[in-house]
Amino acid sequence: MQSTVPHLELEAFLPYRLSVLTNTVSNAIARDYQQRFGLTIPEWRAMAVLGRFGPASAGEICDRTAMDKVTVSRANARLIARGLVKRATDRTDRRRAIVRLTRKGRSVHDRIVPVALDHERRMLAALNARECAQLDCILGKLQAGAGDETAA
Amino acid sequence: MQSTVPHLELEAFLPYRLSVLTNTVSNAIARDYQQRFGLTIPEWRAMAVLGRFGPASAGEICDRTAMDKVTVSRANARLIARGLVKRATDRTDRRRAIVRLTRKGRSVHDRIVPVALDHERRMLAALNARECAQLDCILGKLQAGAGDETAA
DNA sequence: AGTATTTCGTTTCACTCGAAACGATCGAGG
DNA sequence: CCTCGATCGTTTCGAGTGAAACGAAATACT
Repeated sequence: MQSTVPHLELEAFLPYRLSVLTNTVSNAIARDYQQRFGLTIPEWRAMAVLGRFGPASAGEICDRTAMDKVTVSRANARLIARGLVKRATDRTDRRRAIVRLTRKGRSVHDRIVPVALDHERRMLAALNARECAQLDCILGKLQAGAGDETAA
Repeated sequence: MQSTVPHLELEAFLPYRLSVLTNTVSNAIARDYQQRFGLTIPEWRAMAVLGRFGPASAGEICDRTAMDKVTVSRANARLIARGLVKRATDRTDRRRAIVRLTRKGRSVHDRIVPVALDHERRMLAALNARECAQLDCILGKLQAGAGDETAA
């Protein structure tokens, strides 16, 4: 009898499933933000940070969004060009540029927040309360473990 | 008293957490496959399908991997150039090109499978058996729901 | 003070991605 | 037969990504 042919069941392979699910979700959200507000996900993430924590430097936005500094730099440039955000050089460190929402930016931000929460709500509608709690717990552990792997 | 300022807690927002986790995992795996085997993830996914189901057309690979046809086309082109798969025009439909692993491709495939499973194993090491089962169940429900959303 | 090193953010460059256009082939309907 | 529309897969093109190089400014070192 021939030895078993090794193979991988892609549709049961966790990294693959995660990737497919994330792409499905992210693409749907990105399309929505683009159509409704003309914003990309990096742009919206930057605005979300400014909306929650107030004025911040590009580096702080990087830290809080886990986005690359190049991505943040471009997101800020486009937000400035659209008048949603304004930049001011930091008085105490002229390398830094502190960025803050304009009134217009704040208004857009406030309109997006419920849209974002609604996406999340619709997504979680597939789960009951216990499963939501389990997912929260499991994602935390996976991310913690994944972070360690990268470092090691 | 001022009305509450709306804001979104990015680090608790499910689509964001999924995206960060997936990027962490996918980037780590992609780097590993690239260094060890010179393969991208699309290339490896195509090989995984051929290794499991045998010869297939590009369209079948698309269906089984949830990848775009452009991505599959390019993956196949590179696999052919490297001699890991070979292409033959389908006798009954000359639009189709049936693709199969070469002996060399099979050998590479068989070496990657345990590497892939090991990535998954290390990832799941952060969870206990019950959590693994919960995750499996939850991912299935989320993907099913996400698929519906897209269609609707 | 004066030079070297580090840090902040932008720009450049090479790469990936997928929508749309495309050529080739097949099947259906005159 | 012979169009016409559909399907298979490739190519093109515009947009996004991140590593690396970069200029400017701050900090460390002598």
